[in-house]
Amino acid sequence: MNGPTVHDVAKTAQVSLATVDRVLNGRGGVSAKAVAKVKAAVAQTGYVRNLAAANLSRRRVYRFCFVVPSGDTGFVALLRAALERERDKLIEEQILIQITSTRAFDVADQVAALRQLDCDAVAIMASEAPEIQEEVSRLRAAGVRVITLVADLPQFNREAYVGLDNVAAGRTAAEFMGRYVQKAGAILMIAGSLSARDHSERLMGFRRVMQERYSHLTLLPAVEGNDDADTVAQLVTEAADTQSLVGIYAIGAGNRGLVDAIKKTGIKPITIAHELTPEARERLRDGTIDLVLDQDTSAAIASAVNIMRSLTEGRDLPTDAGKIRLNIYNRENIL
Amino acid sequence: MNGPTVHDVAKTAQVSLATVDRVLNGRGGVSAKAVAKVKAAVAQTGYVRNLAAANLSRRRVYRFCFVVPSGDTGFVALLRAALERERDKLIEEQILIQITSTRAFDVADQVAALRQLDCDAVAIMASEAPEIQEEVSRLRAAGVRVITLVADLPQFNREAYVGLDNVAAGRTAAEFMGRYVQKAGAILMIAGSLSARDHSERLMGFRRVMQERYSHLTLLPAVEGNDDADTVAQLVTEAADTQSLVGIYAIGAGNRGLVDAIKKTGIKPITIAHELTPEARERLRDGTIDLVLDQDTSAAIASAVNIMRSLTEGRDLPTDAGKIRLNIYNRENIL
DNA sequence: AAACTTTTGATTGACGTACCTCAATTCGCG
DNA sequence: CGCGAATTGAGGTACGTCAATCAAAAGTTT
Repeated sequence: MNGPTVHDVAKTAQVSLATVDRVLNGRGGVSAKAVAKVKAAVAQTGYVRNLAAANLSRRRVYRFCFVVPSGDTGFVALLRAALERERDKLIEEQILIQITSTRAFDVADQVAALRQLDCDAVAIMASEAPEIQEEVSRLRAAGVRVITLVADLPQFNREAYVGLDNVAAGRTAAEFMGRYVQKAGAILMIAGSLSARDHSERLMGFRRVMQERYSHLTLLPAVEGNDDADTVAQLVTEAADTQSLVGIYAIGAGNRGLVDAIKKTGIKPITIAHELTPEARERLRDGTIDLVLDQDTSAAIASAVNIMRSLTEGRDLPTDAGKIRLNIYNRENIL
Repeated sequence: MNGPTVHDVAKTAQVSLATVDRVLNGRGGVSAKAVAKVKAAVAQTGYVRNLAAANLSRRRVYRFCFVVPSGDTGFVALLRAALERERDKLIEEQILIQITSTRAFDVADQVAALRQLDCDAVAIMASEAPEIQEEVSRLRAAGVRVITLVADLPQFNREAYVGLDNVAAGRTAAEFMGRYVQKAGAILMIAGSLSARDHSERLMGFRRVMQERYSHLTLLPAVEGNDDADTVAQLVTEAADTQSLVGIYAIGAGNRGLVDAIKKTGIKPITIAHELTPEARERLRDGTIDLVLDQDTSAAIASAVNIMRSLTEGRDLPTDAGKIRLNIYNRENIL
């Protein structure tokens, strides 16, 4: 009834269990002939390793860290919530997740967080600073596998990136913007920070498609909202006063300010925002926001854990590892 | 270094291992006091069951079947490919996936397929016929857990449905259609079969939103393409000849015919289709199709397997089990 | 042929849980 | 108190793999 075991393989290969083990686990010291016999027996019996038994036997405990900015609103809140949900599931599989909070944009704090890590692999969502880059190098030298999360840091020697293709996200947003906007006018792009790589990449993609295919719309210079509602409100109000605003592409947080300004000025631009926060969900429903582009935090975390496990086990990654799907929501498909 | 085990729980609870086991696995015959002691000890020690050890010990082998229509093109091809990919991964976890092909729309063949099943749970994608419903009842009576895949059959006593919310999918399509279409005119809706529940649900959702919010567009009566390219081409050509066609909502397969007809008649309607087949991908790229709504086959299968496992283990399902996300693709976010 | 190196076999003990049996103890109740 | 019933304890076996050890066998070199 049950599948074949190593014993069956040994029997059909007519070698000892020890030899089968040596072949299967690449321990070396086996003649080519024996290797061939074992491989043939594996193929013949259809042997597949029992993962549960393997995990149990090697009693490996994975210790993974996630270093993410603190903050209890918007996207990071979603991320942390998903992280805690995943953690509970993963304990059963002997995967221990440690979550470390850092103050956003506080490089010293982030460096400190990285320095006191004690784990097999880290997923970091951090600023792009030389001090952090240096700390990452130190970690890598100490044998810790490092991947970046949500915002890539390509020049760091991270081993993988888990998150959106942000250029593609920006391009997608632009395509929808071009299709949705019905009359000529100006498009406002609000980023959280122009120096944040993910935001600038989205901007780049957005801008490029608008120029390629929707050049009848005027692109206003991109502005920085600093993920702050008041700043965002101010920027939107200003733009609405001086321009005929037909579209807003809101990257990053601070959408509350956006919504307030739209209400106050009485304009009705096509609004595309990022991240399906509870706030954004509400605005989709009432029509203030037309589209939300979202990266699935659960999927990102699951992918990050998989990659960290592969890396710690020394396996190499599939080329598409870490690619996170871009989820698109309009008022009709908010789950 | 390692986490606490049942032995640790027994020690801190000051009961025997047997009692801990009885509590943890709900075998009954334990006093309330002992239960409390064990639970407290679990909480205190932070004990979490080692899944690998549990699986190994109970040496449970899950045998799940997928009954899906044959056909090497379009959506079912995607589904089968995903199924085979997943299968290889799942063998390691002692989950055996058997894939049974049936001729689409051939009820007798599907009944025969169901009759010769031998497994713990089945996921079926089948026609809505009383004979099949009866066969499902027989399976359920024999202790086989049955779920429906992609197309729900609510009146069957299936235990779960894995797939899209097709009404919401239709509504979403309509929302995009209303936004994309710039001038007044007629919208053509092509279903594969009007008697297929998934198709009719999508139609219903689509129609409703068009009437609610985009009533300036004329909805032509829905037509049946029978997933056949020639039929679809014929229908599109006819509509284009008699109407000012500004939009096409293509549910189901046969998009090759759709594309041919669009090219031949020289019209340029907004086209929204379902399922990201290689063909659809190509048409998104060249602009013939404007949007594709897709259900992620891998996600659906993973979800189905999870649900089948939960069911066979007698656990109850979370309320949102089986909900599959609707993926939306335009020319910029095809992966 | 002796002295080696390399390859193989046989065996053993974990890993942590599930599940079973049998005896011992406690409990409830008349 | 004594009876049966309910509860508890002690102990064992099995799951399949990993990771050793040590001795035996085969192969190679001088």
